[in-house]
Amino acid sequence: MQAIFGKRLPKFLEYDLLLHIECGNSSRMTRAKGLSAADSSGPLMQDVAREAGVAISTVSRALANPDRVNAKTRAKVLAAAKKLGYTPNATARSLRVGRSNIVMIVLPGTLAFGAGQVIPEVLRAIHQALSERGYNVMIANLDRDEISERHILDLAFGGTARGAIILSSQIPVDGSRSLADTGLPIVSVLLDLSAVSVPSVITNDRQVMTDAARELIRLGHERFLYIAGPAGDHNTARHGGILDALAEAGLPPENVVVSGGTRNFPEGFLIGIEAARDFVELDNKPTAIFACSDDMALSFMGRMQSLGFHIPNDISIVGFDGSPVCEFCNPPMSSIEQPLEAMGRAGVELLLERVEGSAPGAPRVVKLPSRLVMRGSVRAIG
Amino acid sequence: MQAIFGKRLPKFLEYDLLLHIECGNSSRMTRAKGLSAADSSGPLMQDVAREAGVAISTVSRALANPDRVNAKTRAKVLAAAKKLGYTPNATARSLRVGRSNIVMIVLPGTLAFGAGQVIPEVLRAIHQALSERGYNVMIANLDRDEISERHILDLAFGGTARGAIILSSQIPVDGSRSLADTGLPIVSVLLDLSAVSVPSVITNDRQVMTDAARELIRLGHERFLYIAGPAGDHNTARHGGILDALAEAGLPPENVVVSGGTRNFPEGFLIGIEAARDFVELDNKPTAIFACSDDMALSFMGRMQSLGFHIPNDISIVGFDGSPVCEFCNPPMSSIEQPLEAMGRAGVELLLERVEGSAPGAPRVVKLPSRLVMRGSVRAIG
DNA sequence: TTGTACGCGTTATCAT
DNA sequence: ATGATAACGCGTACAA
Repeated sequence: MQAIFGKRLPKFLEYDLLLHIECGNSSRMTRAKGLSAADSSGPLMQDVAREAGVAISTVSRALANPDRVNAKTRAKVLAAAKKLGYTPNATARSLRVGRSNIVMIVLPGTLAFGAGQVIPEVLRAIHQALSERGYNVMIANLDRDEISERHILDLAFGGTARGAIILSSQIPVDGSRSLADTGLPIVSVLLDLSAVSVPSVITNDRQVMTDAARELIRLGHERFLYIAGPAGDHNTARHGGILDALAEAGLPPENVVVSGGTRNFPEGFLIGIEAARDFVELDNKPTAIFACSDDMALSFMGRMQSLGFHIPNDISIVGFDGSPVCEFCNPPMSSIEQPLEAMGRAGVELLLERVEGSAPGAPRVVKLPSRLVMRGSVRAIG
Repeated sequence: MQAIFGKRLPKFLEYDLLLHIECGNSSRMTRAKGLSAADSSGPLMQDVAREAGVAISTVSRALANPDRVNAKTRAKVLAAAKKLGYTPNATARSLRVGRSNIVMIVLPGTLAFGAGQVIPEVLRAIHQALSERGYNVMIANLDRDEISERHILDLAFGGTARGAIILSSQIPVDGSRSLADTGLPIVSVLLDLSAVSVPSVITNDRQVMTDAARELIRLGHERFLYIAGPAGDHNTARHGGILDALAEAGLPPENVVVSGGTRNFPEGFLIGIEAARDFVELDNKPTAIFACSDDMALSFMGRMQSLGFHIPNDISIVGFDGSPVCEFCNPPMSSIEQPLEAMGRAGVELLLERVEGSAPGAPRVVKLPSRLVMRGSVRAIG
């Protein structure tokens, strides 16, 4: 059994497969009668044991350590389990073994906003990866208030969670308790938390922004507007990337003017509108715009178009995030696409290395490359 | 205590508040030593009991039933708990009381796609409502394959989940097991599953579509294109709503031509592109378009614009979902906005009525009103 | 009002 | 290879 799936498959997954693989039609349309449990819960190990005519401990072994019981006995047990429609009680198992198979995902206050799918997409990837490895996913802190933070810490300190993945958020704190103080394995995705010793999966914001700016410079652009998000790593890196490209091309840093910088990402559309207002008041107008998110880029474009500007003839625009809608705008919006799926999976890998205890000198920061997707919102000038 | 928060607050929430409210700086930066547990888990009830000089059962009572213990004793216990940084073990509690405080949310395969935020937004609302009521949220089935369905059913049959909310999905089935066969309280949100006895929270698709079509007819439109989603309730209702308005106005049903109808929602953008292709081949062109989702409406608009059509002068467009990006397109996209927040909260109410056992003749279907938001993509003709 | 003792469903240890 | 039994952390009769 183990040989088939390899040594690295968690116990509960084999367990699960054993119970349901090649499962014929067992009659479980209605709950079986005469079981040990008085209430409405399903059959127990004890019921399976009685049905199979073995001891309860043998049932446990047959399910969890199949190779440690006689093949014939194992068959009997599995048949009985199937017949009764037995499903193991994960709560009892967790209590007994001292650890759960629940991973907590800490989400930012606004799960989704604007046109981007960054958080939902990473969440999906994480869920899928964890699910394949036999873990369950609990979500927390969709709203960052006191009660939410307490919930998170209760989950962590109370032993409910086996590990935590933080998506684009700071470490939860409640009074004197901090998630960092738990022995709980933690990994951050999207935001670099390595400064506080949390392994992180991030993307190469600065580098890809340099690449993008370099490309626009190659196309003849020399003056830029950068629509900024909130102060922080992302903004610093993305803005810095443009500056790097300017320096590389021998252009002065003044050639990139900045709009925004105070509002947070969920207000991206508003930031774009405000940037449009800023733009029309500029004397020496930039020919190309970089935005810190697609929301900003899209609302900027919409507003400029309604003001009579033509995109890309008058202005070239590049967004950030790779939102699906970019491809279908008019003109299609160029954007920098993050490897969300890969980042999610990498986060899970990083976490499970720690959870399953085989993380010696593993890298503390995994940096995955984003890429510029050029579309109709950009044109060469000259 | 109870009087303050009202009778309806669940036990574990009071419990929680008791422990952390007005919580001064207790020294829990490093894990306390000399505790009963040998391993790395935190302090136990037994530790609190020893610290407070009372029996373990008194600690349990002081935390779960504060009014059933002497005020002085309670103070001692709470002080001890705070000092040690005690956090109750939810797993043990669940096992003991025979039910968990975990609600499972069954999500459709694609959590998010296109520009809409329907699922993420409902999920957020549900999470928040459940969190306030003291429940934790586990997510399942982001991808609808065999292994996911099995996970869901294990969660349900294994007693991990206390209830389930199904978002825009069918009831999970695995071999002979079905989620419907569990005693587990289930509620559906977005999709009407009342036909299979699952209480559902839906919106008035057909009615709001009639309202919208009536409005466009009032503006002078007489011929429509309906861009269809996959066959199913949503599509039937939304298409039907247009037909109702036509009949009401004495216009023949042929006045609405249909495009699409085979692809699923995640392919919305593609559907819109295909609809644009269909549109240009039509002889007697409609003047207004209704789409089954904003994705379809947006990509249709983008394609038509790139073909030289002017929106809204040549064609009026109305989407469905109320995606945030609609407001910031050029022109801004009219859309039918669903009450996602309210639907999420209603789903939680419906579920908790069942979970907490006070659901006698509660309505099996809650229908919440959507509303048409008119924007620049529509104009009057004449 | 407080303490004692048992049980929730499972796994692990120890005999056999 | 299998069976009896203790223990995981907590809640709750029941007794005091």
